[in-house]
Amino acid sequence: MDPHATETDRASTATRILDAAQAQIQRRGYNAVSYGDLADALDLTTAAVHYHFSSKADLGKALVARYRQANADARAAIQEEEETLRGQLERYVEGYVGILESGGLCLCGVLAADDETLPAPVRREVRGFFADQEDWLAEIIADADDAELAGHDAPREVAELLLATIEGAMLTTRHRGPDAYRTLLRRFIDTVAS
Amino acid sequence: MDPHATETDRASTATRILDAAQAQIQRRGYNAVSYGDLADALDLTTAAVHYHFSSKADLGKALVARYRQANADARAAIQEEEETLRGQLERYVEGYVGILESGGLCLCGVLAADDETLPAPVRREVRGFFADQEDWLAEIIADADDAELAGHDAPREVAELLLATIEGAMLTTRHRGPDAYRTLLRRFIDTVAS
DNA sequence: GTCTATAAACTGATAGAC
DNA sequence: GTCTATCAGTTTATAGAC
Repeated sequence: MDPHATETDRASTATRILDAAQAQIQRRGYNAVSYGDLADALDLTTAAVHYHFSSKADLGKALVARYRQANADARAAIQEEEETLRGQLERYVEGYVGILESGGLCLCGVLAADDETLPAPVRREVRGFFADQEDWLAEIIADADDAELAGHDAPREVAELLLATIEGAMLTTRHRGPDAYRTLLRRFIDTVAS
Repeated sequence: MDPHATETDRASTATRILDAAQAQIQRRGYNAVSYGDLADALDLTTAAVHYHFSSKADLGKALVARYRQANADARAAIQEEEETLRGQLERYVEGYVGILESGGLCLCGVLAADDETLPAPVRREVRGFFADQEDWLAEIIADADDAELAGHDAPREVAELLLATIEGAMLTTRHRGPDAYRTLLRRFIDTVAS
């Protein structure tokens, strides 16, 4: 690898296409982002984008799969490094703030709104993402010390409620900045963990 | 008016266009619904649709304004007919179930996901809708008997949290049917009203 | 109020040269 | 791996007849 290459140069074109697609879809929705938009953003032609992702279904599926994997890695790090349930939940919730700061929403929240227009493989990935979150949240809530739990007997329901709150808060507070989101989620966590 | 006209005949074309646009946008998102789609659904031409709504911004603005008004009427009826905070919240939450049953999301939830692509007048209406909900919810929570409240001192924050939960629960449970939504919201209300 | 006809731009996608 | 060139289909919108 060329040691003089810039950070941007080092990323493969396929990765740069995924980066641009993610940024634009999170801000504008799936159906408002075209091959032309991505080509323009990267100074390529639409044919070059098609070389890397032969169809939009292909691109969408690869995009959500990558998002899911990055998210799984982040969750693993949280579980390893945070000892208390409160610490884990706070870091998990904070993980979405960067998205809001760049003007977008959770990729899968946006795609869920476009659900009926998604190619089937993309829809499957989106549902898989939600299932991932609910499974993991239910697990860390169930595993928490009794002393830390605010009397919750149904980890799965609390997990689903937290995921819904995160996705909904991003939607309803996106025009007010990240602090509005933080305030809502802090209040939620207060009702779950001591 | 022709006394033999059917229910559908009686509705003006403008109203039928708004009905079709609302149904389709709630299922597919703003940018996946075209004049051609609406014309097809109503057996009209795109030119006829343009006669009633000269631009898509026009149509979108009229659509959200009507949605806001219908919602305001529903809230007024709830406030008049339900005596307890719990009764008011349960009926408010239940008001969104019909949307889920027809396969869609809250119109303004969908539009908020497409935020950056919306014509400015439409975006204003969408934010107005969210403000309407938060104002009203904060008011009924603040007005509730102390005996009924589960120790909440910040009506506004609880109102924002409820709205976020509703919008988010619709997004994350849409593929699981209305009962998944109901279960989540029941649990939320239990934490607010006795 | 609805139609036919049309425009100009954009969409996802392909063929073949370099 | 990227380009030029091109396709058929769609999108928002307008002009003018009925």
